[in-house]
Amino acid sequence: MRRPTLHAVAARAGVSKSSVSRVINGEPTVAPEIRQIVMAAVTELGYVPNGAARNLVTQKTNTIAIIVSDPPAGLVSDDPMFAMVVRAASRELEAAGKQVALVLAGSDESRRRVEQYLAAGHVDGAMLVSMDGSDPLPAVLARTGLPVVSHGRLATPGLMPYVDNDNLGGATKAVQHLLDQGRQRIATISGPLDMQAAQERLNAYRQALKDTGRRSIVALGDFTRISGAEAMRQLLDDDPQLDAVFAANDLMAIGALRTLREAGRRVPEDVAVVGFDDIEAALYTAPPLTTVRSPMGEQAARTVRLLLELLANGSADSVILPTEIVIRESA
Amino acid sequence: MRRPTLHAVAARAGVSKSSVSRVINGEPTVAPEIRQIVMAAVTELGYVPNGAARNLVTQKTNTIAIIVSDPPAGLVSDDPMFAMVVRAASRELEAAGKQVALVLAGSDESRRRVEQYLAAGHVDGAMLVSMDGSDPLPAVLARTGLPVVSHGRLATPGLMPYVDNDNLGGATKAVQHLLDQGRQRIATISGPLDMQAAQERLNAYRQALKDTGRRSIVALGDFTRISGAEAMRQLLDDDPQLDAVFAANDLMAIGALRTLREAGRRVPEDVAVVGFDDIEAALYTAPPLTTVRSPMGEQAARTVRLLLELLANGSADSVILPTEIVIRESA
DNA sequence: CGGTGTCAAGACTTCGTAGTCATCTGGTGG
DNA sequence: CCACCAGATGACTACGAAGTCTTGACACCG
Repeated sequence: MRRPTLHAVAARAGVSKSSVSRVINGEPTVAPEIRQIVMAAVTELGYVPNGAARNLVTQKTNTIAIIVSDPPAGLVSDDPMFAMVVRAASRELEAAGKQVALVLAGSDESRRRVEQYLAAGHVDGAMLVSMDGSDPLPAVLARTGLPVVSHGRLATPGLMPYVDNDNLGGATKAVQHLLDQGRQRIATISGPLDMQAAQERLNAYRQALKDTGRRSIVALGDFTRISGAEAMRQLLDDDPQLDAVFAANDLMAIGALRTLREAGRRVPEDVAVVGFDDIEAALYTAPPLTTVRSPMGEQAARTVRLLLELLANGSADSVILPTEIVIRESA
Repeated sequence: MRRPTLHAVAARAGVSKSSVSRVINGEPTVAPEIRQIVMAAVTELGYVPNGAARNLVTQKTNTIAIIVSDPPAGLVSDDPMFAMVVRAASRELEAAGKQVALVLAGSDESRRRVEQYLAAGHVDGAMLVSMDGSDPLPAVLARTGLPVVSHGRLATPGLMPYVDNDNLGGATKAVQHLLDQGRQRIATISGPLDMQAAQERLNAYRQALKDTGRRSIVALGDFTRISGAEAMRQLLDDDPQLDAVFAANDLMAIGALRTLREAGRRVPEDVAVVGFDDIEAALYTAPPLTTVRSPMGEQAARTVRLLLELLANGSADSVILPTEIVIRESA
């Protein structure tokens, strides 16, 4: 037994399909008693409008794609960023009555599928999350004419509106805090440089050190704990005298803490550590992590609102959210 | 200028719509030269089949819903479980050529929307993630006749196939490990008891202690770090002599470690700690966490495959994945 | 050489809904 | 009392693609 259709409801209620359609869509020009009868038939038959038919005729899907770049190797597997951003964005979308299509953009072949998927009209708009600079997807999507926004600034400017946090300001505050404490040899663990946020945080670090005539000590990570641990090892090799580290995100700071512990360095007495993001785990490290709070959840929600605005108005302005330093015990 | 349709391609190629359709869908009964001409027209016009129209006529959507219960307060915000499960499941679905609809089931009102959404035929099947025992959604969905599977066993048995890990065996191994070390007063921090996994882990703990004539010392958590920290505080109050704790998941173990540190207890010398799940963060605690590995990513992938099997065959058998203890330094 | 079987291509129908347009009803004003 | 109007209802078509059915062409066989 198949699902009832508009037609079945109309037959059951003894009215035309048009009237049923009007009742379903809440149009005011329908007599109360007809509405009554129709509603009765609807509940009786358990009628629910067919989504595909609706999408076809209205040319709308009421669905928004969240497109997350997915590293092939399965890196960053339990990424708190992913959880927070996807969750917050989904909530905001559901609150706006939109459905969510989650799209992982991994291999080249999957990217083609993404493109096809969006071109097929399955969604009304899309939100890009953490695209690296070398990714061609943003440019491709921008060209399709589909409303798209980005969570985080893109390497290529002007393609689409975005919401980002103040990476430059935040990283500057982090390094400044270390300077204020009188730290002399301040190293940094950078994120993957094809990501804009990593670039900006590194630039801020460099600039802040340059302003005080110090030299940069940089190790490269990829925003994972393990990479932070390895980078810290390398930094200790390079400069055993260092007395402070600014990690470009908290996960790498956590990795760095572990390496420091293993190397017998006390934090913060021997080496001060500052992270970035203020994920929940930063409260539970030993010692608790001094870090820069970037409101990831709010950033995601704002990105969604930006997209909704773009959908409604045809245009929307990018937003930069402020960051603040959270001082705990690690620095 | 609108997107081209099948009709437009047919006109451009000088053939009928049927032939274009055949080419698009890769039917073999089409002459090579016609295929050639059609493909040329397709690329020339940039034609992509309209999804809604396709869904309407085929009565398939090629889309699977991942339904995650979303705590109203925004608890478990950076939940590694969410990231791993959603990511792994999405990958597996994309590999199978399915699209992913992410659905957060929060408030009662949103649950009604979920029901409507599924009834509207937007998806071919659904995967439920971490539903608590009191949730009516699984029963509702099972009744709709939509193919549904569960990630994690449900409180009400028989509603749908599921994939779970061996909570009982894992928790037993964890407690046994503590017993083997000669620990005398072994407490536990339980998860929320309306979740099946929490129940099973608690039961295993109780049974294991009972077998050795010890009494249970239980504090209640909700699988978050903060609840683990609070529960640990309570346990220390209740029994300052305790020398071991089994936390029902790693996040709570991390919280417990922090409380123990603040209370001046050494781990593992004074108090041994064992967690559950073996999330990546367990490698980075001080000291590294002894825990029970539950293959969350694989569990998610298997759950997806279970659903695909259900879709294909009309039936599928539940699976229990083995767990193993991972001994590090905390116990 | 006519009939038949085969295979490809085109015409037509279907899916379930929304929107357009025509129709009908009852009421009102001239 | 009639014409007209507003408002509500019903008939009909578009949306875009897939599948069914039919037609047409060709070759092979008797």
